[in-house]
Amino acid sequence: MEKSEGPGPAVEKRRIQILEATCTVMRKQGIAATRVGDVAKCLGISTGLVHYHFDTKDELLAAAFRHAAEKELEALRLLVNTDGTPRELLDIVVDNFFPASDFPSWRLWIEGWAVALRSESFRRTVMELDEAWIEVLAATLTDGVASGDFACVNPRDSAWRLACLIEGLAIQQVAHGGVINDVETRRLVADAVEAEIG
Amino acid sequence: MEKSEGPGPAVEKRRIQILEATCTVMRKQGIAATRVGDVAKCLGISTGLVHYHFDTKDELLAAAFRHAAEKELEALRLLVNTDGTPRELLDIVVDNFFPASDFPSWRLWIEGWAVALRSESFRRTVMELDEAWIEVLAATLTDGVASGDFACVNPRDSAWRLACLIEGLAIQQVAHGGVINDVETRRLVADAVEAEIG
DNA sequence: TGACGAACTGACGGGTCAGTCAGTCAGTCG
DNA sequence: CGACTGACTGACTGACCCGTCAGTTCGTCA
Repeated sequence: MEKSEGPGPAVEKRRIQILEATCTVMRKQGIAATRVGDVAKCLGISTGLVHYHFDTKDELLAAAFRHAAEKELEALRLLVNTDGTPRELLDIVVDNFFPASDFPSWRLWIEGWAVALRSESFRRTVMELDEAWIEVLAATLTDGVASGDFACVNPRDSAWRLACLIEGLAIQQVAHGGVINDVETRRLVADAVEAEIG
Repeated sequence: MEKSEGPGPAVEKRRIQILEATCTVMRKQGIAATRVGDVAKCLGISTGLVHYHFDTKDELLAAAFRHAAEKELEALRLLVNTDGTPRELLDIVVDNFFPASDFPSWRLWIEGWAVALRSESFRRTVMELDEAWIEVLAATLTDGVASGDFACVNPRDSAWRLACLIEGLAIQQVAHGGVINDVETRRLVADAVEAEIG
């Protein structure tokens, strides 16, 4: 009897396989238009098997969204964990945040915010991950202030403002289909960054 | 034969009645969960009648969204068309933009952006209205610069930055269910406004 | 008065899709 | 070897909901 150690590695592997297939479908079709059948077809398995691992569709979608967001966040943390001047690190964070850097992810987030309005599990996930994201930016700014490179009055406030600005610009650019172009967006963000770090 | 003058006033009245009922339902249940049957029930009419005036559900939703947004925009324009110092007018615009001022509308917009990712008619509507909104802000800033009250380097850029900042904050506050509170949000916006017109 | 058409009804067809369930199959343990 | 279990299948059901359509009502015009 070695049951107490939870699900075996095979089961966990299958779960992750399903989560990543769900992400693929969500990116392609959008969260709202993702069907359990599409996920199953994507892996060549039955819909029954998807439900064997995830009780409801909502649970599946929320878990897949979290999975994708956590992977991205981890990648960002790795990028920031290198040596470099505060200015270089800040540029890395901002670039990674940036709409142009990964359109599909922004599309996912925009839909995520909308779903979060009605789904408790999505709300928690979106909230946690969004805050963690801003936290990375805040830490970068705080470090820069400590080392004397930046002159923010309040690094936390600056982080929130920059993050929200970029999110707003992402909407203008992604949802609207490019009213303002990439160059303009970059300039707006760059100016705001300069203004914040003085 | 006086057919060439388009639909009579009775038909137009009914159309608007249906549009406003649709807005009510969309605000309560969200765009994605709005059914034609709900709209009909809301007015005590049949679903057939809804389809008599609007061919498809998509057309109905897009028209209702546009109707709501145009009414709000018109209200803002009226507010701004009063006498007042540039500073007073700016405060009016920013206050009206503000998350706290009307939560249900922000919820509608957040969903609108998400729907716009997949629906061409929504994309156009959301884009037009969003731009018109920013245009009001830009005009206010430009007037202030002309009169010497504000010192924006580039009023248009400032308008975009402020608008996007507020949209981002709206998401944090509305979709996340109040991670950052109202006071904090107002302070962040106020600081940004000062920095822009400083 | 009677013909006509616009506004409107409500039942229904048809398609979609989440979740279920009886049953298969391979591997494991005693 | 035979009992048992856990992963998996695929057909099925029950609910939902959009859009249609035959038929009704009512005002208007000839």
